[in-house]
Amino acid sequence: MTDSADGNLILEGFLPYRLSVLSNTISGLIADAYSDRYGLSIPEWRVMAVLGRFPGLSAAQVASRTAMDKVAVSRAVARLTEAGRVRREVSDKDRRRSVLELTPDGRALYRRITPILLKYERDLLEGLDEDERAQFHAVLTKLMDRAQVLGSPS
Amino acid sequence: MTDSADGNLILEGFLPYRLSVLSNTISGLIADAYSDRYGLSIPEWRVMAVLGRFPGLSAAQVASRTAMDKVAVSRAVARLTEAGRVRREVSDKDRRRSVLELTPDGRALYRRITPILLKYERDLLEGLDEDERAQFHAVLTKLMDRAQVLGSPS
DNA sequence: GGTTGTTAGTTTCAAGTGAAACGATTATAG
DNA sequence: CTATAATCGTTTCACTTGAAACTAACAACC
Repeated sequence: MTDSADGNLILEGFLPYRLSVLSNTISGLIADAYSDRYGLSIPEWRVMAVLGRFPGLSAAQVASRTAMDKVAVSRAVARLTEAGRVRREVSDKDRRRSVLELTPDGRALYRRITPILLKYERDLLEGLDEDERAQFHAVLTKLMDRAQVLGSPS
Repeated sequence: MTDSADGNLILEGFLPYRLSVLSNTISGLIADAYSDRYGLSIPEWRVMAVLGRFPGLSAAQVASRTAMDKVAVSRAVARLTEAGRVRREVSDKDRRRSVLELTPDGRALYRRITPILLKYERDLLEGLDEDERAQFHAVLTKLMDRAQVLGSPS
C-alpha cells in the first residue's frame, strides 16, 4: 500500500499521515462550530465536554479523560473560570485538589454546542452503513491499543 | 454511540475526538523514530518524504501534497537547506518558484528513515486482517471526502 | 513530630504556529 | 507599453504549546 520494492514511502497512503490529515481537517471543521461563535478553544471545549458529563472532577481527572496534559487543563480551566463558565472549588478532603463543574452559563453553552457537534458527526458518517461504522470504530480501538503497546516500551 | 436521549456527548466515543487522540498518539510515536535521533521535526520529515518521491517540486506543490501551509513549508525548507539536506534552486521558467530536491545527504537520510516508518506502520496494522485494513482505508477516504464537502461551503 | 518524598496545580521560558503584511516576480488588461 | 492584479515565498507579530521549575498540600517513615 505505502511501500514498494525500492523502499519508497508514499505519503498519501501512509496510515499515520492519513490519520493526521483527516483528524486535523475534522478538528478544524468542528472547531468552527464553537471557536469563533463562542470564543472557545479546542482544549476549553474538551474540558467543558467532560465536565458536562462528569461534574466534580479534579483537573488531573479531566486531563486523563481528555488526553490533555495538566498544563493545558490548567490554562483551559483558568480561562473558563475567567469567562464564568466553570466554577472551581477546593476539595474538603484534599486541599490541593480542585472540584470543577460547569456554572449555569457553562451548562447552557454546553447544551447549545453539543447537538451541533453531534450533527457534525452524523453528517460525517452519513455515507457509511452500519457495518462500516461499527468496524471503523472497532479498528480505531485496536489501533489505539496497539499504539499504546508500541509506545510504552520506549 | 456518542449521544443519548438527553443530548449528552460522550467524548470517548465521539469520532473527531477519537481520531484526534489516535492521530496524536501515533504521530508522537513515529516522530520518536526520527526527531531525536536525526533532529527532524514532523514538518521537516514531511517535506523530505515528498521530495524523496517527487524531486523538483516547488514549495507550493510541497504544501499541497503534504497538507501543510506555505509558512510551515518555508520554515521547514529553510532548516533543511541549512542542514544540507535539501537544495533549493530558482526555476528558469519562473523566478519566483523554487525547485527543491534532496541533497545526497538528504537522500541518504531518507533511505535510512523510510524503512523504519514502514515497519511502524506494519506493526500498527499487525492485528488487522486484510479485509479490515482495506475497509479501514476505504472509510478514511470516504470520511476525508465528506469532511472536505462539509468544509468547503463555509 | 520533623524529615523526606509524592502529588496537584501553576508559572516560566523557549520553541512552534498561523494570519496578515510584505517584497519580488509574473500575468492580465487596456 | 504601462498599470493593475495575481502568485510565490519570506518575514513579522501575536498567540499557543510543552517541558521543566516551582509552590502548596498531603503521605510515609523513622
